[in-house]
Amino acid sequence: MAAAPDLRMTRHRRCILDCLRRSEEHPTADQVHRLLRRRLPRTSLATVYRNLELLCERGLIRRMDGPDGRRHYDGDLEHHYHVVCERCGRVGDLHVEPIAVRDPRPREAEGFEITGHRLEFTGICPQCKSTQARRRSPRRHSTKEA
Amino acid sequence: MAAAPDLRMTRHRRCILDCLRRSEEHPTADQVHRLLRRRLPRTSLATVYRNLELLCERGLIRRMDGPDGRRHYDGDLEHHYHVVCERCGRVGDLHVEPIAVRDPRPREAEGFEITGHRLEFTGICPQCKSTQARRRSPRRHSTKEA
DNA sequence: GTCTATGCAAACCCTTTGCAGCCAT
DNA sequence: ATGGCTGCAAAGGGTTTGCATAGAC
Repeated sequence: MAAAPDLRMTRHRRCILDCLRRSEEHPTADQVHRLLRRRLPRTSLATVYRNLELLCERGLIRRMDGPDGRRHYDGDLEHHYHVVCERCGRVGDLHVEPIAVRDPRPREAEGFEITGHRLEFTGICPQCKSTQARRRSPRRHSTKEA
Repeated sequence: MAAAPDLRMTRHRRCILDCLRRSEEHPTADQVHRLLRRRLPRTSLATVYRNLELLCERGLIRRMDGPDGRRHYDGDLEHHYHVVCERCGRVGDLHVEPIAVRDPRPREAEGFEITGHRLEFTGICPQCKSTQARRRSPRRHSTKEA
């Protein structure tokens, strides 16, 4: 795969990319760390963070800020939307056609220069639908159940 | 104003609501804290957090998770969109007509039950446009310049 | 008077950073 | 060999919590 200038394709790097690409979830740094350790047991969390950041900068993965205050990472670069579970925070992909959104006109923009928009959906994930799981705190606490 | 059941309208509470309603910005807990202290100097940050959370639950204010990893609060309950400055993270309001968004159909939703969506705009705020401010780290670090 | 709200400080959690040694090129 | 990578541990920054006291009802 196309390595960017002065970005060595180390085992960790390759492995992180691999994890993200084959993952259906949108793992947090911590989850990537756990996955990575199955193959490279001595990997430190700092390495994971550093690599995720680098891969983002190079445009090899995408980052999203979840409402739970943690960042999630996505190895799928094709256009798609995200749907976030209101109960557990799980993130799903929606591969649908781009949805047209009319950006506000300059005179509506309160002095801002509009450059784009972010659209994401909210919903209830399959797991929560079936388990009738109790609502969980919107931020932090208990990642155990994931 | 309509107080919710078992929610005492303390001075702090009233004052926080007032700050948020008259603020054009979308302050973080820390910023609310600073504002509050002008009137109630011994207010602790914990109190601010607890009240912001309560007021959100009661639907008296709105919360938004900024890309900087901090939560912003909004006292304006009327329909409006937000525009986030790509450079400094400042949040502006866009009081425009609701924009139609076609939600994905169930069969496109990957098992999720779609309940709604969030649409927000990105842009460059007036201050950053004029000052040509250097891009700042997308998360954390240096609130000083605000 | 009762029961919630507050202040203070410590705990928590996610993320970043400093540094000495390792490894891809 | 060399300059970027890694592990480890500690620091940072936002948010939450425990507990004794103050305050709303």
